[in-house]
Amino acid sequence: MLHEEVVSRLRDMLLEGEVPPGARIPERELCLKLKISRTPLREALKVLAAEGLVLLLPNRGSRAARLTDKDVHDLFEVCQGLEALAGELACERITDEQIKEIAEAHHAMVANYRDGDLAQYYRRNRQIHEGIVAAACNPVLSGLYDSVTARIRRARYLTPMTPPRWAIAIQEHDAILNALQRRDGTGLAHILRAHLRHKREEILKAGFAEIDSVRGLAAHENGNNESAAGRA
Amino acid sequence: MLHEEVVSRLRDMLLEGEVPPGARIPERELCLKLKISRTPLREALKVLAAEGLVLLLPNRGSRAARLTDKDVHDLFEVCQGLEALAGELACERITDEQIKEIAEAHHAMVANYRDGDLAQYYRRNRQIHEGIVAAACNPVLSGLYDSVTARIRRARYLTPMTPPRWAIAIQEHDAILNALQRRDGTGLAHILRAHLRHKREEILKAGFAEIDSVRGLAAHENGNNESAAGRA
DNA sequence: AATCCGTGTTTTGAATTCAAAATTGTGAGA
DNA sequence: TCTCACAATTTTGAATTCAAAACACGGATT
Repeated sequence: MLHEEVVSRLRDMLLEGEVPPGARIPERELCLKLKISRTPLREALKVLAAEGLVLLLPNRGSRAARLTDKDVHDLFEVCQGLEALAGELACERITDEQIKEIAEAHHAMVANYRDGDLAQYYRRNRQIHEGIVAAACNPVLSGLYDSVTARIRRARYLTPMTPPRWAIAIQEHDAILNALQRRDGTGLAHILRAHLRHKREEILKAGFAEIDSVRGLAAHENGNNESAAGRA
Repeated sequence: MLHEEVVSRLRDMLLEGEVPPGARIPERELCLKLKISRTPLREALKVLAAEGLVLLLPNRGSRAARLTDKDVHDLFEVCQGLEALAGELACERITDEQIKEIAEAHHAMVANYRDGDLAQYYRRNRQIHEGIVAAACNPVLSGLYDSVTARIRRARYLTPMTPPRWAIAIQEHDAILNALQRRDGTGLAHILRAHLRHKREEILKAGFAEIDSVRGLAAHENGNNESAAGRA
């Protein structure tokens, strides 16, 4: 297995909550599961620590990072800036073909909304946001966006949405698609920022950090990874 | 030596050009110089590779990253976005004390300009930009800013400035301080963006990437790290 | 009963070792 | 002379090993 593979495999495990937030990272177990020795595993952990997904405690191992409310706040703030920038650039650079793809994802997402299919809705939603970033044609931006969104992914997609919030999100996405089709960079930047600001407010109001934190603690205290999350 | 120390020591060496862009990274040498074994060195290299400062070639070692014009373009584009965001946030959160500090750095910088002291000028300049980012009170933003500015540091501070450009830069910095003192976030964001856009144009016009690339190649081809840079 | 102390165990961090891959150097043949 | 092939050497990537640090458990002491 290649270094980058180990990193992304491990990153996925963290994002999936296979190792819950705050839980100690079981080096030994992971070595067996990934069939690698400690050396490449630890290399990957250092990389993930630099990304902010893992907490490195000198001489006492590493833990899956846990987000505080402040972290969520700050990450969303930066995410707003990155998506706003992406929106502006996308309007300058996006092809008609790419707009068509995003429009299709948008309509599919609206259908998911009508069906009340949250999982599919989130999938399409993510596809749209990522499409806009990709259309900015800036790999540096894409990279930072990936790393920031990775850290808030759990907050973003695990927090349940209230029906009124969902309705508003749909309206906002209408405006997003509209601005994109008009190639109104400034307008798109503004609506994206507002959209994410609202999402953030929703998440912080729901007390995500506390929920996630408790889940992590529970899993930690009885040394159980899989089932504790459900039990907590 | 702690892991983070190795990373930042190594990062400094790359930024200083001690290992020139494009040059092979001499694992053995660095182990001796830092008095560590290959394991922690390689851990640091993977982290720096994730940061974009090091290029990892499977089975053929690692090289100091070399920036293309496109890289410089993209990095500055993102940097514009980050500083613009920082400027907006700073205007909401900065204390009078912090403004005073930045104002002092500004005036010192203007004095450096009058003296024609480019090195000191750049030092103050950086202090101002970093001060604005710090005033945004967002560690996530600071982190991304650090990593992006690290990658373009050589381009930013090694490219010589033409006298007219320098004069304009001073004007722009007047406007920056002014917006900050008025706590005009939107205005500050705009002027910062323009300021960095101009800087980028200057650098790309000067053909930084080619210059840096040649320097790296020369150092690579005769296996010499230190003296080649000066000789090229 | 609660706390402190000491011993044995586990875990961590880093050096070393080892196999595989790439690179270099040399000589044979065109 | 130039090119190709092949052996020797070096370098890489990862497993193993080893010392030091943290941890866990038990017994002694107050």
